[in-house]
Amino acid sequence: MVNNTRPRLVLPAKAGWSFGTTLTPADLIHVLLPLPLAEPFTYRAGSAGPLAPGDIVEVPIGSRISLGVVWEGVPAPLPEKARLKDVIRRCDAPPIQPVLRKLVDWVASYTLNPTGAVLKMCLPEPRALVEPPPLRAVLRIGDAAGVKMGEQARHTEQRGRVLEIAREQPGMTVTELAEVAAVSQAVVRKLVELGALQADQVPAFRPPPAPDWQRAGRKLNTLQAEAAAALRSATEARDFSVTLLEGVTGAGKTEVYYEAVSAALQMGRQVLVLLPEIALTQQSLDRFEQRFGAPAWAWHSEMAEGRRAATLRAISRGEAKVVIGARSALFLPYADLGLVVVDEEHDGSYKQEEGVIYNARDMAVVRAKLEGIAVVLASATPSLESLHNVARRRYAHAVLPERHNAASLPAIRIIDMRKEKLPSQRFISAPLAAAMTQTIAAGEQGMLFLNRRGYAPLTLCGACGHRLQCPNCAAWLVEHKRHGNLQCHHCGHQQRLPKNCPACEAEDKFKACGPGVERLAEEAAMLFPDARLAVMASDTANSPKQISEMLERMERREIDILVGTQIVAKGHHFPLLTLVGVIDADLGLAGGDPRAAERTYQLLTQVAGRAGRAAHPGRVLLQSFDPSHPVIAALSRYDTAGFLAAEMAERQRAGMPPFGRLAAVIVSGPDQAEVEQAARALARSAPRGNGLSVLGPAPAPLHYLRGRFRERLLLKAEREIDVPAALREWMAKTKLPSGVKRTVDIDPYSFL
DNA sequence: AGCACGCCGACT
DNA sequence: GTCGGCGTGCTC
Repeated sequence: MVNNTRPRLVLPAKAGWSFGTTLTPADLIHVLLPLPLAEPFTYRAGSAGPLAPGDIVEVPIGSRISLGVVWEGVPAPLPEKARLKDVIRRCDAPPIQPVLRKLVDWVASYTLNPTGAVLKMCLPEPRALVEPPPLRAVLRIGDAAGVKMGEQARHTEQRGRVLEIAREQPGMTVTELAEVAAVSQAVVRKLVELGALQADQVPAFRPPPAPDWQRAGRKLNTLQAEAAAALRSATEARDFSVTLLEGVTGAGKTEVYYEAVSAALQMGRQVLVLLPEIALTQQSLDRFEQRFGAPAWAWHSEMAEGRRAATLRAISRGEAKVVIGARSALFLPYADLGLVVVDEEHDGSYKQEEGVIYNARDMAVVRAKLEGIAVVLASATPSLESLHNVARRRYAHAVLPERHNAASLPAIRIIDMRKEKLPSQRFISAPLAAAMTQTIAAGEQGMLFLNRRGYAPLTLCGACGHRLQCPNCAAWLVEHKRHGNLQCHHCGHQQRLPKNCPACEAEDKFKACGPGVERLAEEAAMLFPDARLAVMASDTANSPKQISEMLERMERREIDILVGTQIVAKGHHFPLLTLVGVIDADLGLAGGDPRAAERTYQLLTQVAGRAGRAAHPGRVLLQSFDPSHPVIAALSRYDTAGFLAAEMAERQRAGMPPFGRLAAVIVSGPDQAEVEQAARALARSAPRGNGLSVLGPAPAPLHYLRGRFRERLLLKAEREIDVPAALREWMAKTKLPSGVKRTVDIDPYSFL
């Protein structure tokens, strides 16, 4: 026998193997596990029964124990060798409701992912739903204080201070009390041990008071009130509906959809507000609290574990009335969801690009449909998909054409960079520099926008021209002076700037090429020596807290010029910001992505919207190397209608979304030849005709990523086609060699 | 996803 | 001779 010294988890004897037991169908239940498994597994209810679909249970799987959810349906017949095991127990948590179970099945089928992988998104902290909420110990003066102190322990200055503070401010934790009293935690712990302090277990999170739906919001103008009434009645209808709420920056979209939130709260139901980036949550939470007099619950991936668990519990028990969160909040087990708002619905960040690939905006509509509730899609620059759905009368449309407070739209001026004679490696044109100087002199604030992190996107050797590349990806390394290194923005690889060129050994000959925000800030510091500068990018500020700190500094006028990437483009309101300079407005237009024009138009409109609100008129200077490009030309005239019409016509001509459907299949693996061969084999078995065509294979735009070569095929289908079904049929035809993986991206947003 | 099993290189 | 590297495949 093998002498295996490794520790093994031994299951309790009665977790049970079944040998020849007679079972009736009623004893067998199907449990979906949060693992990448396509089908539920079959277990015996055992002593855990009776069990019903939706119940959360604990089951043995392999040598481990996992949570699972009792699922309906008859799964594939058990494999011969499968050994039935017993459910361990039913958990004391609200069952996963039928609507969410249907959503899980639907999303799995639509995205061609294993059902269990989708379930995993509903139970992000498996234990959170099941275990009692976290407690913490808070201290008060204990019974043994006073007399016994003299007998058992000496009275010291530190102890005296701790006791005094504990008497005046009971309810602090050990850590807090030690900090306030400026003593080590050991002092406090010893006092607890002596009985001078008494520890009480209290819930770590007190549930905040419920938002007050009756509180009056800001006074709405006629159009806003009209839109608000429409959203309110859509919410009260208790039926599925989608409303596209469109309005330029500052038109009051938030105040308007708050009326729908108020309606849902009045009905006693829960509300989910989705935001594209966690960066925006803090602002949104503050604003919500101002409006409703109580905080909403935040949900995003950066939350600490304890808070997450408490939030999940509150959501599943219906105690969290309003959740403001990133896309992952969509799959949570709400007890009684009554309304979903998708803010900035056009934003590409709603697309989850890893694991289960889905668009949270689209899945929000699916969930609303299954729930039979209203969904509001809000944007200043709606996606072509949503506008098309309005045109086809599938979505209602509420438009807020005016700027709140009658602040006029900023004037947009294009600077033709082909005519600007800038010295090498300088990026701020003379007109922009002049405008900035003027703005600062007037006591106002400016912004420089460049959608590129770091110092320089390319570093090359001045002697031989060698370009510093990521070892794992077909991408250049980006210098980050702030971190003192070079980074790959695709795989996270980091290294120091080498002393010698890896190709020609030349020493210290590296040259930075092109601008990033860090370099732009350096140039701005030179041009505007008296201005106070700040840089904001996802690597300088990525937690909601850091972001809101930066925004507060801006509001307090501690910053004259904010240099930033797209993180500064979204949703923030700066009353004194009157000049926005866009460096390299054409940046997103290269590369043949069919959505490039739409994305750039949306982003630049958002950026332009930062300039001039409240009483101060703003202006926007767009530096472009291609001023005649339709996107740039339309922006300069605020000709959104014209741009959209042209873009729609082009999409229709090409059969692209929203007129046709797309799915990308990425074949990847460490062996290039094997990957290419597998991709060609996949192409040979591709469906053609009947409204379907397949393009490719071609090297994916990043043909080498994280050590894997990537080939891409694109399935194009007419609108009526069931694309997931076609994909499933296609994928089933070809077996891939081991070492080669395929990933399906349905409705791809970015082609990288 | 974990985790065991399995088959090949450097060491107490 | 064993320890342990991570490729492959299974879990009701």
